[in-house]
Amino acid sequence: MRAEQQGNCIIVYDVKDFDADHVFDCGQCFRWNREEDGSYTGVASGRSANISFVAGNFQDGGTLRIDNCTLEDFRDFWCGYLDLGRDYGEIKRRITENDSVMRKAAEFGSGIRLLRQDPWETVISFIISQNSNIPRIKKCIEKLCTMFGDPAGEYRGEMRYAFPRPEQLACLTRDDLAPVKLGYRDKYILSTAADVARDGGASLAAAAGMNHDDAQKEIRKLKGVGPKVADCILLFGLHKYDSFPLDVWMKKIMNKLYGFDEDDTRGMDAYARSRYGELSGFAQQYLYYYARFNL
DNA sequence: TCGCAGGTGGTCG
DNA sequence: CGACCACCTGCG
Repeated sequence: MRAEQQGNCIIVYDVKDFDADHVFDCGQCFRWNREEDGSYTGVASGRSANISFVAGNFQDGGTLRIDNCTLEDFRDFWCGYLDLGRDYGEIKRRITENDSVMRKAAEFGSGIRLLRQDPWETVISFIISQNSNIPRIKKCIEKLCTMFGDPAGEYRGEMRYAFPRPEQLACLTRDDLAPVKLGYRDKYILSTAADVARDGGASLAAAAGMNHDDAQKEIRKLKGVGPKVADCILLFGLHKYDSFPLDVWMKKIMNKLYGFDEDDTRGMDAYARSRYGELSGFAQQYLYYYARFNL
């Protein structure tokens, strides 16, 4: 992998297993929007950018273009955020071994990568996601950022905003949040923001160092965080790859492809975590993406 | 109009 | 501990 600066953007060569649609539209993130040219524009950790990928040959992968980015930004942040240091080919080899179903799913979503997102942002984002749908979730989050987040500069003619910090939400009232249209989730957001602001994110950081079950138990102390949201936070925000979030789509696809009863989440979780272990999260993403486009 | 959408908290047996 | 069910809001 080789990166070089060209004007206001970074070109990364020889990037393998990357497909912008797979990465930004596989349900893990909510602040990236597809442009007409197939690139994605978004904000992560207060940095706005436009990301596009041009597939090259099979051996060397392709070329990744990150606009509005310096070499320093790339090294300090985007390289890690986009998880470019990980060999997804090896991951796919391991989870598809003797598993024709997984092979099919991994082939379908072959360019998926797990973004290394901010813990706090994933906590709030996935609390908002409960019992809702993606367009609405994205609207809520964007509104939350424009109303309460710090301005993060103008990009492509639009002012961009960082995700609000815990203390920026903890001081609000339900009336303040009303324009965001969070519905009944507003009280969960306020309670969770107060908790995280109080300990400065220490409990989140602590959870990152625990085993899966203890970490889940810790995260679930937050209001509005049940088993599904907790696993999303663990996987997407705390980068605990042995998590296997089970939402309605996963339940459907696990039923269809592996024959589990749709309400047997215990069984599915036990199966996935024993079979895929530290790679459960990757397996989940391939299956989820496959389900979204094949059910 | 009404059910449903990336679930969860509260309540009850 | 497991099985219900109400819940904000927007959309078809």
